Amino acid sequence: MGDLSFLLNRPPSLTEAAIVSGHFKSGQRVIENELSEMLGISRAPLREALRAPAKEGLVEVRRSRGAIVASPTADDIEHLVVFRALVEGAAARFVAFRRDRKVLKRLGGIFAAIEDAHRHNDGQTFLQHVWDFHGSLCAESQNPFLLQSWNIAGNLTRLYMHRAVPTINFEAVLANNRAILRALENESPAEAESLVRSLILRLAYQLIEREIPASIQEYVTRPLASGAPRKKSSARKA
Amino acid sequence: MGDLSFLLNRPPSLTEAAIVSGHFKSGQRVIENELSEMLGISRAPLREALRAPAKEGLVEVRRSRGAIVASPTADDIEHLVVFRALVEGAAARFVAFRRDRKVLKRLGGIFAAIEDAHRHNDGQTFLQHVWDFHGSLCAESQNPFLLQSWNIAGNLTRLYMHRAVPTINFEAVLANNRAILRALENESPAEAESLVRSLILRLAYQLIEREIPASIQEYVTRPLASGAPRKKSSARKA
DNA sequence: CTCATGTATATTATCGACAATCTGCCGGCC
DNA sequence: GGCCGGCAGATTGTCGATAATATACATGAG
Repeated sequence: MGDLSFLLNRPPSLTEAAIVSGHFKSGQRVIENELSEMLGISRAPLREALRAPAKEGLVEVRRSRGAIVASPTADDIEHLVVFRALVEGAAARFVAFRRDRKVLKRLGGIFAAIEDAHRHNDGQTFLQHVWDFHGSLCAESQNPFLLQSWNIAGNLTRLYMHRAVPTINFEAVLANNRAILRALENESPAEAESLVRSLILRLAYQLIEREIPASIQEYVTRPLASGAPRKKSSARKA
Repeated sequence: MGDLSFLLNRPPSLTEAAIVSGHFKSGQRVIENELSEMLGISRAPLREALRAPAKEGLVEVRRSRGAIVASPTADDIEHLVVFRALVEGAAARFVAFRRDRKVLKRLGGIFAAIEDAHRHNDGQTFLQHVWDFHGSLCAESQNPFLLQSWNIAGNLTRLYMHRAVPTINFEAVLANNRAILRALENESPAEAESLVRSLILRLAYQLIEREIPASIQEYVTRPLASGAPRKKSSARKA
């Protein structure tokens, strides 16, 4: 295996970066002895460093059998993106409500970078900046728990995407993100939340090649407090 | 220090239970040597076990200075309960949508236990069952990420509550939880979500003795996709 | 041929000892 | 008296070695 010295950046996370960045692939075994020798450190600190990704679900550890990099199923991804849509949608709502010029400027800058990458037809950087845009959205919500949750969910999602590189409609992603930015600038919290949710969910369900189930559809589009408890089974079409 | 053998229940979490249950108080120092000797285990496994609560923010570790049990500020709690209301609200929505008789029965059983504790004036068990009720709600959502997030947020909240034992209006809590259960039985996802959010937030802001800010008020009461987006909706099929 | 059983091997789990580092204190110096 | 540097103690960080345990394979009985 190649150069792994970048793993020594302790502060963010040791092996997480390697897993998320694709250096370790789904299903691959992670043997403590091998890794520790590669990195030139003892097993003790390595083990502790492995606990973080293990807790996030990035690797699964089994006694005396070695850890393996997780292989999220489509079901996992479904749970994951619902969660991510919830978190990121709320973040968008708070950002829109804050009406902070500086924040909008920062986000606008990232969006400009997205557009730029799109003009240059650079899919790699495009996705990179899109990711950054959504991460920044959560960071600007100023709620550390939203950001933390987003990071965990995002890491697992990226792990899945490394296996099945999806066919992404770049134009649609660009348009959707522009719409989100507009909603933030328009100071429309509800609209921003709604847009973020639908963008994430539509894209994700397309990725796993499933139809959006009724429960999720309802969760994306229905108002929060509708006050109309519909008992009839109209929503049970699947 | 007293009996700590219950800490040896590894599966759920080692020291977390001790912190959450109040055996370790906020600000208290946790010295690896002391704890490991108490438990009769070596420092290595203890250190690894400590990483979990550290990652969740229950303890703060400082190099060569020892770990201390976290002391969440009122600001922390504010971020925390907003997050928890979001997560638990979504869980309630999904449970309501599922229309599963068995699930409702289970939740109804827990609520009966709440009522029973209330009749016997047993505040301790009352709160215990209330907690269980809300945790079960998240578990029944069948989304592991909702449950995990709820646990993390809940642990930190309980840590705070151990310091400032609040004056809780038991009748109000009982009535609110009954309303939530009714909404679930009525198969009103939106209403269930709304009730859960407002219950959590109202109680929490009362606990930290603050007014609910406008951003949160909006987030609790406003519909998700207010029918009046200022600009035409640019969301389209991807 | 199939299945149970025992054995070798790979890998994690734990331990005790040592190194690195932070804190607080004490004494000397200005 | 106040400030600076060094010294001692406490505590975490790291290491190499050993114990525990699960897997895979070979072996033999039915």
